[in-house]
Amino acid sequence: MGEKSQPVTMADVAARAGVSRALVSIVVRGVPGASPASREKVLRAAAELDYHPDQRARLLGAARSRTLGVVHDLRQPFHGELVESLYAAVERDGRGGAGWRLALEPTAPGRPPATAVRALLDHRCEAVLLLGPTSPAAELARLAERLPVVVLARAVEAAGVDVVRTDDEAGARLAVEHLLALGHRRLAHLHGGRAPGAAQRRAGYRAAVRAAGVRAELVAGGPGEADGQAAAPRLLHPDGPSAVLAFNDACAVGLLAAARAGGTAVPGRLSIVGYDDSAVASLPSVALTTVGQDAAALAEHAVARAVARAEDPRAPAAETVVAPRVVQRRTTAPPA
Amino acid sequence: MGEKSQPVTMADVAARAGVSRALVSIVVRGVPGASPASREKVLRAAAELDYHPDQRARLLGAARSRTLGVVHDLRQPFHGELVESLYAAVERDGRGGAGWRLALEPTAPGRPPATAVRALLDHRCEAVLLLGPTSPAAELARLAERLPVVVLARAVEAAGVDVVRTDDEAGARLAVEHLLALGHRRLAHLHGGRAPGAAQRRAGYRAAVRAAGVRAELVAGGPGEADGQAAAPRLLHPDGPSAVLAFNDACAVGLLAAARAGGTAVPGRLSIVGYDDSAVASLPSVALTTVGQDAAALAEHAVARAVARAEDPRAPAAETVVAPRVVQRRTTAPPA
DNA sequence: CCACACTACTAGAGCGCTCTAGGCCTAGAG
DNA sequence: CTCTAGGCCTAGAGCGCTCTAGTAGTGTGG
Repeated sequence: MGEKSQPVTMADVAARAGVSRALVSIVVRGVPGASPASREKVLRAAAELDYHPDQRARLLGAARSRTLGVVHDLRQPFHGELVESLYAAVERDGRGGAGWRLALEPTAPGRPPATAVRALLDHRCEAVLLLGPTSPAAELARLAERLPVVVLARAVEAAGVDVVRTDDEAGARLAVEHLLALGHRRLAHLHGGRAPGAAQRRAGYRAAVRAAGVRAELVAGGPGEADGQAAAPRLLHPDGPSAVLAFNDACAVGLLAAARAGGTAVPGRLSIVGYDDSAVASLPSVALTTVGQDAAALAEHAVARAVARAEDPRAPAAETVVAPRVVQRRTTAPPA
Repeated sequence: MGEKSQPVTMADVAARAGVSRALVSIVVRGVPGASPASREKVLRAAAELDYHPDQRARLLGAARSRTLGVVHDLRQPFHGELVESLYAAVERDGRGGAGWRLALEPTAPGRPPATAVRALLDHRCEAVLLLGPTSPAAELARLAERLPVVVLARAVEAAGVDVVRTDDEAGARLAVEHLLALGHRRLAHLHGGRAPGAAQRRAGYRAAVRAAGVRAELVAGGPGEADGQAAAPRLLHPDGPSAVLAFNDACAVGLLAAARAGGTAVPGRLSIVGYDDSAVASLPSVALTTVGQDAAALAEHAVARAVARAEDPRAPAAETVVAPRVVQRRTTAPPA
């Protein structure tokens, strides 16, 4: 119903304030070169006209876009958290001229990463952040020849690609230490086999139990609920462990369901620790103690790396490792 | 490491193909006005130079941006699904000149909807799609005076605002019909009190059970797991219903956990239907039969409405109601 | 043979900004 | 009094496209 009026441009503001367009530009960008008096005059005119600079023109006119492209997966809740933290990081960020913006491009079944990246390149962003990309390392390396690439939350080795990820080895170690602190002395790790990250988690677990000199076993699991369920018989016998570190939350939930169905009290008789702090873990009926990634720290580092490399194209790629933390809920307690 | 070369522009392609820039524009846009011969010549030159039009310039130069802004909540898995379907809808869309694009702007704690909408306006998109907005109706109406606004997945009454939502009354009715078809004759609805949508779901339930003439009760629940858990005593007695429709999935899961903990077989002794088809419902250890929204249909209608109103600003706002569907999993079965 | 229509193409003016180069003015130094 | 320095401001040339107007060239019918 309302009248959709012509959008007001910089020229309108300049006319109203009685100055040149260039001066309006100086004022709205907040750069030095205008007297306080005319600055105030321009800002008032802008406010009165409800002027808002056209991003398209701003981006085109400026030599640099100061835009970071983000490729994320809509189906992964953790990506949501990361994106959220990326916005926080980019808005807080003050170093090096400030004013970076984010451009989001999701992937999904039917929308491959290549499409998302293409869209970002077409918007001429200066660097891309890929969240848990599934693309082969060679493809990432190829992309990294065109612009700075930062991979988040996946351990890849690709030439020229920055990686910011969580230290899975430390995560497993922290989980073991949490269980030891509770008094557990008979531990087991329901490991993830060949799933991504599984090797590091196993290594962390092994190192931690060895250091503590406690009884510990390793049981084959996997990344799904079914894997946890299937492993139940090997863990739930009278002589079994008093605490289990599962490969991930799904696997832990499978084990948890089997344990409860079989009458094993959790955490009374068995403590269970998941990994990932996914949405399931925080459900009231699950309340799984788990190892969570520090989304804020990952985002902070990723933005810092992307900006640094965009500012200086000759800066070398680097790997940044962030420590995870144990999120204690209600599946761990001192042994009976 | 790699040489970040100057991006290639339309002029480069024109020079290589030996034609004018205007002709290159005609060819890359795919509009009529070029002979097959020069079309091919231009496309080859473009391919050889790996030319990709600069979106910023394209958007600035064109009279219309043909961009739909999307405001979504990163924490809501269903929004992810919707966005996914929006991409599918917009890419498939052929009517009216085609070629619409999406611009995503997420909301999150720390990033209010106003910020997201502002960003979209600054990009000069032609309409905005708001997913489950929490803003007051008056604010939506105000925004609708500036450009077409389509609200998805929330029932609001605001002047000039298009609404595309799921028919909650039909959803409850479908759930009851599913239970009746299984042979249940003693039903209950664990309703949502004053939660959004609860009234419609109650109405649908009432209408369906009345039409069938079966025994049915109404028990107060709520939107959380705790509400489902708390209602368990009133539902799990020997003379209780053989099937329950819960207000939503969380409520259903609470009841489910209480039932299983108390030794009530689900679905053997009691069938449970949730509502929303949220992520919990599809967990293997839950496998909740539930009423799901048709994200694809919602997205399709939303895009159609947004495009229609952007093409014709005088078109009146409308409300579109989409039928939900029952997603059968493993918490419903014929009564014992 | 000329008007006419139609197709294939080009010139060039925007789109709304940014940003460099330069003008004007007032001071302070020499 | 001249010279330079610096603060404030403006003109105007891009940025890389789109799109209108207009110029050939090619048939077609009268």
